[in-house]
Order: sequence, then C-alpha cells, then structure tokens
Amino acid sequence: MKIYNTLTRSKEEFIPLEPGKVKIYACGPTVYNFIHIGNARPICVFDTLRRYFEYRGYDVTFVQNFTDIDDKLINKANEEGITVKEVAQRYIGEYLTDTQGLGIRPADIHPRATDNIDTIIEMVQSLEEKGYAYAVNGSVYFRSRKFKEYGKLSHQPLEDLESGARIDVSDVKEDALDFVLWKAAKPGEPSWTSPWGEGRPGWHIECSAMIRKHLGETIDIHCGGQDLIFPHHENEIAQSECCTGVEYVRYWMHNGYINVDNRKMSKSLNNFFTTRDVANQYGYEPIKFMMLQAHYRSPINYSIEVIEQCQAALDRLNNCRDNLDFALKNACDTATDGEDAFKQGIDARVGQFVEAMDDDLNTADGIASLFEMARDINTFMAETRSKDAVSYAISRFDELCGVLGLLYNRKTEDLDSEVEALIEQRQVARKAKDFALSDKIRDQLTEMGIVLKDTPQGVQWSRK
RNA sequence: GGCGCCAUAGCCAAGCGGUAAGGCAGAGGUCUGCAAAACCUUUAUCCCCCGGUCCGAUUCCGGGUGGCGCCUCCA
Repeated sequence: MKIYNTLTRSKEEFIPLEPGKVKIYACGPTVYNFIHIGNARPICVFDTLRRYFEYRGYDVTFVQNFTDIDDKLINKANEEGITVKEVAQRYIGEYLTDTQGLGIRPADIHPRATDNIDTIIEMVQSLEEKGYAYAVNGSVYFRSRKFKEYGKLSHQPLEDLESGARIDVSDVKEDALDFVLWKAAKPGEPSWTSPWGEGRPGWHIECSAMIRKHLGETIDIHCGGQDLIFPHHENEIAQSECCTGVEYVRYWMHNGYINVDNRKMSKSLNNFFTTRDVANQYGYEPIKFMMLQAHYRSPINYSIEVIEQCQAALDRLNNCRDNLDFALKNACDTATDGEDAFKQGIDARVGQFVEAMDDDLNTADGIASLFEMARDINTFMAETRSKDAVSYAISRFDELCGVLGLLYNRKTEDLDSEVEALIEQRQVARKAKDFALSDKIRDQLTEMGIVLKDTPQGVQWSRK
C-alpha cells in the first residue's frame, strides 16, 4: 500500500514498524462546540483508513484524543456559566452522537488531555532537563531552534517562519519561534499542580504525551487536517523527538479542507455548517459519502447540490442491495447460466477496489468500482439466480461497503403481518383485474410508508 | 514576502505519457393493467491558455491566467 507522506511530500510504500501491525493516531476534536462538516472529514476518512488496514489483515491500534482543556473551552464555560469539565462532557457526548450517525467506529482508545497531565508534566520536565525547554513565570517554552530539524514537516526555512510569526512576540519568550508547553494558570482557570506552579498544558504537548503513553515512542501513522501541519504537528515532532531521541512518526497523512464558496470552512470565518444541522436535513450518510467520493487530499466544495447528489448516488447503492435481498428470496437451488463468470466479474471489481485503495487510499476510485459492481449485479439479477450466486454477490458487495463504511444504516426489519396481508390482497385483486381495489391498497401502503415495486419476480417493497 | 495546492462534461469527481473511471442531472429503451420505482443503454474529437520535450501530453518541463491554503486558534 502506498501512502502520501507529508514529511517527504511523496507517495511511499507503507512499511509497518512491526510486521502486521499498525499504530495510528488521529488528532481529535477540541470539545467546545458541535463539530462542523470540515471536522467530519478527517473523522470519516481516517476511519476508512483504519478499516482498510484491518481489511488487509493488519492488527490496527487506533487512538484519537479529545482536547478537553483549552482557551476555547474556558471561554465557553464562562459564557455559559458552567465548568470546563461540563463543557467537555457535553460536547464529547455530541461528538459521539455525530460520529455514531456517520457510522464511525469508536477509536480503540479515546484519551483526554486532562487524564494525562502526569505524562505531560513528565515530558515537559524531561525537555527542560535536556535543555530544550525553559520556564518563565510559571510557563514553560520550547526552544524551537535547538531542534535542528525544526520545520521538516512544513518544509519551511526557519527565517521565513520567523518573519511570518505574528505580533504576539511575548517578551518572555527567548525567540519568536518558541512555543508554549505549559501555561501558568490565570485566576479562575482550571489548573494542575506542576513543578512550575499551578498551570495547564499547552495544546501541542498533549498529543505527544498521549501517543507516548498509549502507542509508544514511534508510531506508524499520524493523521489530521492540513491546517495542523504547522504549527501543531511540527511542534509535536520537535517535542517528542527531543524528548525520546527517536523518530516520532513514520507517515504523516493530512486531509484537504471542506470549502464553502471556495473558502475554507472554519469556525473563525464563521462559514461553517455543523454536521448535526446537515444531518437533520439530509441524514448523516450523504455526508459520509461526500467525504469518500473525493480523494482525501483534494478540497471539497460543500453545497446543498452536492449533498443531494450524494443522496441520489447512495440510493443507487441501496437499491442494488435491496435487489440482492429480493433476489435471495426468489433464488433457486441450482446454478443458472453464467454464474461462474459472474462471480469472476465480481471478484475483478474487488480487485479494482483494492488496487485503488492501495494507492494512497483512493476512495473515489474505490467507490467507482463499487458502482461498477452494482451494475454487474443489477444486470445479472434481472433473472432468477441460484442462492449460491446471490449470496456470493451479497457477501462481496457488503465487504466493500464495510471497508468504506457505507450503507451502515440499512433497515432490515421484516414486514408485519398486516402489511404482508395487504400486499397479498393487492396481488389477488390484480389477478382478478380489480385495479380499483389494488390501487386503493397501494395507496394505503404508501401512506404507511411502504413503497411497492412490481417486478417480473413479484412484488418488491421498501420503506421510505 | 516564504512554502504549497488546484483548474477534467450542466454539476460532483478519478485518471496523469498511448488517446478520457464512477456518480448526479439529461436523453432513449425494458418491465408494467396503470403508475411509481427499478434496471439497461447513452451523454467530453479531448482535459484553463501559450510555448517546449517526445513517435505520441489531459498527463512531463517552462511561462501565463484564474482560484485557494498554510506561515495566527482551526480538521
């Protein structure tokens, strides 16, 4: 499998640290608000990455943090007159609701910054002892320049980073490039006791600490949005590599943005749509589909039109799956003509899928092969086929949907007897050419949310 | 100023040296008592423009034009 590594700016063959195992860390949300669909992109994409590695037989450990202490949390708590902890608790809950809706599997571990203060302090202390950090007035800063490779991820010459540095050149810092590891507490803020006095962790150190604690000194893949490359990931590398002396991350993966009117969607530009709001109107699944129908590094321009197109595309996949269920009900026991060739064709689609996904997780191409498989299936299932052939198609179709994380919300409940009886009555009426009655029954079922399709093999129904 | 990214049909979107995947919408057709749905087929003489390299470029190189991002909290 090839992965585009931000560190080398090239696609590289993925070689795990330990054969058969992959350690992945994804930067999680700062839990001070509902997530917007820009936040939802890495969540969807890297969940699929995880699934794909598992599909390919890897033993995956997937860790995603919650940043639950931060200026934004503190502000939110003050605004609402509740504690920071309550803010965090609330939005972690909302986050889990949204991710569940998106069909995202929970990470193996969801560490929280505030549960890892000890490790954070240990790391900061270690950096201080090694001369990479210095304390001023109860805060601790990292000496960026002392790390020779500072800038290797963002590929920025240090001078240019510096000239780009903003006004906040607090005089307490030795150098504008330095960043904070530990912040001295201001009155009224949540704080923890440390060797430097009461304070709280800076933003960057938490990820370094949680990775070290839960995954070890070196991990295979670290992922997140492109906007995290600098300074967040750059700083993580500096802290961790100075602390441990070994390589921090082998492969860095960064997803592109969701745009609105071609501008980056962000909370600060206030042009964002929350995942919840979009989901309330269109459902979660079209959002998921939208994330996967483009390559993860390409920008996606969000619009209502796009979401509606995704919905329609998803309908096609769902119809194919409905067709398969129906075909299974009507399946015969012995093989019909062309079933071997059909199965081989299906296998070839799976092959295409794997090839696409192996190429830097090209989900757009992967989805294309799913659609081609759907066409193969629809065509072949136009006639009655054997149970064996239908079951095979179902398992391979579901296999790809499972890897992508699509069609996770299919309703499988059976009809209740009342509905079944009505469908049967309608069929009797139709045979007797009593179309007035049959249409009346159809209308009745429509009102109950049951949609009928009359096919050569019988009546196919679905819920709308 | 530094460092990057993008430009493919009405829309979304892959491909990236050998002559344009897939989806939506549109058109035609099949099925059907009708309808709906579904399904099938079809839809880019060519990939922003100008040069260059090559037997051959949407794909590589150079130069434009137009968008965007990071360098500051941000997925």
